[in-house]
Amino acid sequence: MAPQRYPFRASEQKWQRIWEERRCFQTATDPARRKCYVLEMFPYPSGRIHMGHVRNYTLGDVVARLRRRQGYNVLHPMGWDAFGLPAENAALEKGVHPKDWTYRNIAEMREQIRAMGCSLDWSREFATCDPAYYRHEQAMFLDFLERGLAYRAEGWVNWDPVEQTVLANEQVIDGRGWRSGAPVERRRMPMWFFRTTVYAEELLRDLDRLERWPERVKTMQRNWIGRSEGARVRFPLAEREGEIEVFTTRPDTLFGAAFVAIAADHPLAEELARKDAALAAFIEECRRLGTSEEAIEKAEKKGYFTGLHCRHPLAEHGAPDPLPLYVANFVLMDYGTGAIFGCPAHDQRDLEFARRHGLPVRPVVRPPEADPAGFEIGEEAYVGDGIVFNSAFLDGLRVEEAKRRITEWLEAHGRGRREVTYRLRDWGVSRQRYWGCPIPVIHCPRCGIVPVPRAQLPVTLPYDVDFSKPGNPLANHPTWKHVDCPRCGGPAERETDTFDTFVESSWYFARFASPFVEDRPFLREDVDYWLPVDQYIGGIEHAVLHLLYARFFTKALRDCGYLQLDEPFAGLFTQGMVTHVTYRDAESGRWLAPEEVTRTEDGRWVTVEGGRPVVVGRTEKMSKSKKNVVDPAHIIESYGADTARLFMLSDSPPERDLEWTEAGIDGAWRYLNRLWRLVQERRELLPPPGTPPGEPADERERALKQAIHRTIARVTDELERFHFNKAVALLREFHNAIEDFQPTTPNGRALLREALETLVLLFEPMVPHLAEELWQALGHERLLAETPWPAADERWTAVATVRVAVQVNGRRRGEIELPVDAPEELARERALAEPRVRQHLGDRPIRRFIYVPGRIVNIVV
RNA sequence: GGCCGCUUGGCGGAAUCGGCAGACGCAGCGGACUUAAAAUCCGCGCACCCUGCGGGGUGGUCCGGGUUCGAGUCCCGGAGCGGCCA
Repeated sequence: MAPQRYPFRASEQKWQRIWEERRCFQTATDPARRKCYVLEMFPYPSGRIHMGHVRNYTLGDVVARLRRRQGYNVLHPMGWDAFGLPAENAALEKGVHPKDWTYRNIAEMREQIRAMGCSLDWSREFATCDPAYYRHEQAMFLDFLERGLAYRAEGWVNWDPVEQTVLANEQVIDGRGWRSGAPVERRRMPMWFFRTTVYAEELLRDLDRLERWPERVKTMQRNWIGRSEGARVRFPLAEREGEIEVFTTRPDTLFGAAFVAIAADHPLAEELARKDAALAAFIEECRRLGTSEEAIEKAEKKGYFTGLHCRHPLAEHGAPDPLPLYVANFVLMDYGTGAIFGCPAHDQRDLEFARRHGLPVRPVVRPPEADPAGFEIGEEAYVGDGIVFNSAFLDGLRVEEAKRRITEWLEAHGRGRREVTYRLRDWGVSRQRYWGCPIPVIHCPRCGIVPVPRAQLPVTLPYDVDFSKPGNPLANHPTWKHVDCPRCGGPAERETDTFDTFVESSWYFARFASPFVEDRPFLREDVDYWLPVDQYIGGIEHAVLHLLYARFFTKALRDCGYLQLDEPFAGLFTQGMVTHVTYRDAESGRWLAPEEVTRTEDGRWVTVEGGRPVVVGRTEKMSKSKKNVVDPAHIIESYGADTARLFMLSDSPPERDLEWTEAGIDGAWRYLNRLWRLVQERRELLPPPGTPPGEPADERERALKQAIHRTIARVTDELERFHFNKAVALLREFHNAIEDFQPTTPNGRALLREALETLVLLFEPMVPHLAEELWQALGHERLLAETPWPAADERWTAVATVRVAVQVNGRRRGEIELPVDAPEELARERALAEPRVRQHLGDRPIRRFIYVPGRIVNIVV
């Protein structure tokens, strides 16, 4: 017989064609059927898929195929997150138009994704850069504007003075523009914002209802929202009119105040700077520091004394008064009120500041066990719980109680009030870029900001743009922005900012439910049926921004009457990264790609060309800079999609990082051939399809029968719990059992058929092409993709007898066979009958006899 | 610095409720087939000790303690790694 290998190329093409011709995976709204919406985070069309995509879509496809065969009406779509900066970079670097570049990439990536054989409904595909998509986004924006959910205000941006453009945070490297290398300036300019903060409380509270979300993603979102309870306290200025409003989470330490500090951007600081050149210089310095909290934390705590003082609101009760007023680099304008009071004894930052400026350190909270007289603050501020002292009417109270009492006092005396603040800020959605969704407003010198009338939507991007000049091509366009004001008819200008691309990805999941309707973003009957997404799958890197924005958007759309939905994603799964070892040339230190290195016979790594020694480095996330990438298209070309899919699912639990190895892909490929041969070699033996085996004739048949049904039960369970690696292991175990089974009777052969069919039925979500091929080889005409998922027969999954280990003093000394529900007397009798157990017992008396039915016997002597 | 998570053979991992640690693989070793290689198939596979070669014993899940008849699993302390917030 000729060597038998699975002809994967022909097979995969054949089945992909058949699935497509039969429209197996196209879906329609059908309220009579239970639905399941499976969604992978849609890709940015960079031009080629990477291993992260392959992992993502494989995981999603397993769920989609399983649910479909379990009888759900499954929505499993694919589309393109098609706006974004790389397209503009391509325009600059290669002279290709962003639109052409994007659509070309989509065409290429679509073919690569198709080659994976996923059960996708391609009829619903769309790209977010299509006006047919973004016109609805513009309408949503107008609704947000009407409801006050969108507004225009000044915001800080990273400005590249050479490129004349705004940079994203990730484009600022060590304080310099990534392309120009020029030092980045912080600039204040008018921008559009979405009022995410009005939903801060709801976004926080609803996290508790997301039961099928990973706990750590919820924790990250809670941290990001950063709710803190405290008080707003008013400190009157001593030398002039006015007051400073301070937000604090520690009003209990008010009696320990040593100074008041305001942010560099605080209105008072800016006012004072107009008459004080040194202060102006200091403010400038603060701005260069950047806005990130990390930068502020690491920087030296600096302050500038304004010469002014504040009156302490508790001066009449003996609090330190007056307090010097500083401008400080560690106070942020957009958190709280942009002003703090400093309590050096109980805040490390304030302590460092106080030591530097020679301010008093007055402790007002001491640990419960500390002696009030001897308690002093050294290098470390005391931030723990304790007893309040040195604080007039708060003396003797615990911190929590003191907070409550002082807040009541402040409110009663009109000097402050209880307040909850959030770290979450409003979402700045303006980008000074071409390749994004235009923001549909017009600036009129007479009428101000005028929304584009809905009948004139969409505001489309002009195609003829010039990327050779610095700045936003939309703003530079000769005619595009010049329009008549819709209100007064006079000359006016279009808004040239476009949306942050996170806006498109904030509602695409809803459009997939209803992609065919044109005059509305979606039909209510479609979104009411399909939403929320039952299983959303993607990378942990989107744990905060994308997922938070999409949650915000859903609530905003709900309040604008678009949907009846609080949360977009009922279930979330975050997959691990795909990693690979790194290689470097030992001499030059240059990174080497996997195909540039090879292994010698004695196991050393050398370069393919020149045989120079290679250093094998850490295993890291695949990245171009480290050159440790493997192109999935090549893998699918040489091993087939099923091999890639099986490798993605074997061994590593999907939430953990997966190390890509050549050996691993070989192993997956070898296994597919084993599976193929298993069926091919036994095919001739089998009775025709639909021949049910009779009762098992002997122990071997009974064991196989049980293996069949236990495997069905356990694999189903593991797949539903996202334990794909365990499902694969169970199937391989089952495979081994089938291989060992040699049928000698017609009944045995019918049983063998049942076993092989079960194996193929259960493998289909993971390796769909091979499974279809084998299903056909087993004589079936119906598509496996349309064949119901098998059900386990409880008769065979039930365990009648079980082997139970017998321990003596916690050490395993024997094993006995018992009915699962055997009474203790029987267990005792059998256990004591075991020779090795008797030997270890000796003639010592039994102190305790522990019997856990079905589990263990432990005899303590 | 704070919070959270993780740590099991050479490697990835399994052990669902506190009950036989190492399922299933990868790499490796030995053998069969072959002129040879690849492919394939069979066998071995935590460490140490004993052995009459059937097997038996001891230790072992990052380290140290605890709870328990019994701990990879629970509790306390520590180390290392990772993540998020700083």
